[in-house]
Amino acid sequence: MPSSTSHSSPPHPYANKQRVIRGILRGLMEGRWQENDRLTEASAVDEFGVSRTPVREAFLALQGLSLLELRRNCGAVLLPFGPSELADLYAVRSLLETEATRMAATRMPAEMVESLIEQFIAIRKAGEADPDWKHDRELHRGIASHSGNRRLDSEIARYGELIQTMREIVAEHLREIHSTSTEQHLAILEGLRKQDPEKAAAAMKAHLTQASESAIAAMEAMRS
Amino acid sequence: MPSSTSHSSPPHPYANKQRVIRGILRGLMEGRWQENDRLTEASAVDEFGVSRTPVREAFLALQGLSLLELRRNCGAVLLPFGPSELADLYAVRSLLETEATRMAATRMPAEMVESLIEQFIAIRKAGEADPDWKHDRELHRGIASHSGNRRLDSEIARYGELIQTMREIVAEHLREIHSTSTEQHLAILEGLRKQDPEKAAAAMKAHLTQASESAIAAMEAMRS
DNA sequence: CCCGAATAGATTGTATACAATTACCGCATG
DNA sequence: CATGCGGTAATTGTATACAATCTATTCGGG
Repeated sequence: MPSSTSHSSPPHPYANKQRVIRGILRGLMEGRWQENDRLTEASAVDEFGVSRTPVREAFLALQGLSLLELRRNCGAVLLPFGPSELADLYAVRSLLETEATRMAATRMPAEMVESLIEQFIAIRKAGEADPDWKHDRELHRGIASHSGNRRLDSEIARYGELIQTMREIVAEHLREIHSTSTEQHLAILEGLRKQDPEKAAAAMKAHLTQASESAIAAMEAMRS
Repeated sequence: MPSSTSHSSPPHPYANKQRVIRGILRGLMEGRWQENDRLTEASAVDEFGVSRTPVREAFLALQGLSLLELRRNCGAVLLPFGPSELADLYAVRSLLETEATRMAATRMPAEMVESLIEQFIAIRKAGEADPDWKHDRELHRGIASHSGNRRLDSEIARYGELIQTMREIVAEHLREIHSTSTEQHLAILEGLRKQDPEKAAAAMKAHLTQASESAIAAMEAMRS
């Protein structure tokens, strides 16, 4: 098995595009660029050692996430992405997921809620680990997918993927695992079990408020 | 001056990519494809008479909008986009813009509100035309950009661009202009002038509810 | 007749080439 | 000194070529 690169050797689909996306996202999180700094396609080609095609697609993807702004013949303007912008991001995420939770409270199958509760109990008994955020992801994914609004679901998934990538980048810097306190998940699950939209939604909102603070702290730790 | 193509001859930036995006979006709105129909890059190249690069970028952009799903070596799966999905889309838009209105109510400069009110009065006096949705766009844009959350603003802009493109496609089919009843704009503006977040937000929500019904009706008229 | 493996074709991911457009820099001129 | 103008080089939009991967069909065996 040839280990072509350092850590992402298996030839995944979109491997080169993903490398560029993650590299730029990492730079943004590190605060590598100043306001109005520009990054040209050619310089990204040089830096990441790939051709222009994946660079271009990465630029477009990042533009779609409002992380940079493409200007014709001027290069990509890197938008600021510090703690303040992270707070904004989590505020939008909270808006979307809180509403999804409200909608899912009366739509989610009881068996799925029970399954998530069992999973939660197992994790807590094992010593509250969840280093890969597996339970967290399944909870958020399960709620969004049962909101009854596919577009709301896809928007939440969009943010979930971005946040997951950011978590992985943070994990490369901070070797210590900093998973969420899963206790808040239980409050959400109780609201879902009772089919109480407002209780579940409030619990989700509180959960995401703490998640936002945690993420901001992680970014600041990363930047120090 | 060589008129290269039929109707969009001026060499705009991203002209080819935009042509593909609009062509596919039009097809989706017309209900041209069945569930799980697939569209390959090569067939799009043939249909739109452009190379693979703009086709690819259009596909990626549409995937980012959750209008199709890319599968490796399988072609793009066209997702359903009928009245139901349009309602979902407007529900998400309403969620975003209602919150933005709530936030902007205490942040928007009074002079901007006054300016929009004057614009509104001028339009109403002239016979409630606004065929290009200019006032509508400026109102929504002004509110979102003063929400105090740049990411919320950019998400709203994302939906605004999609909806604007859809309006233009509808306009190509239905020659009769069907602009919104601008009366609801006044209720929003009054809420903003009083810096009353809940009133402004409620008015925005009502406005978007009607806009949703109007858009669904337009789509059904287009499909008939 | 049903099922699995091999092969051929199709499809995408990536690399590169070309052309149109534009930003940047220097200079002339009012 | 400000300002408009030209030319050059950089940058992007688009087209095309190549290779890896996957799908589907076909052929052989049970």
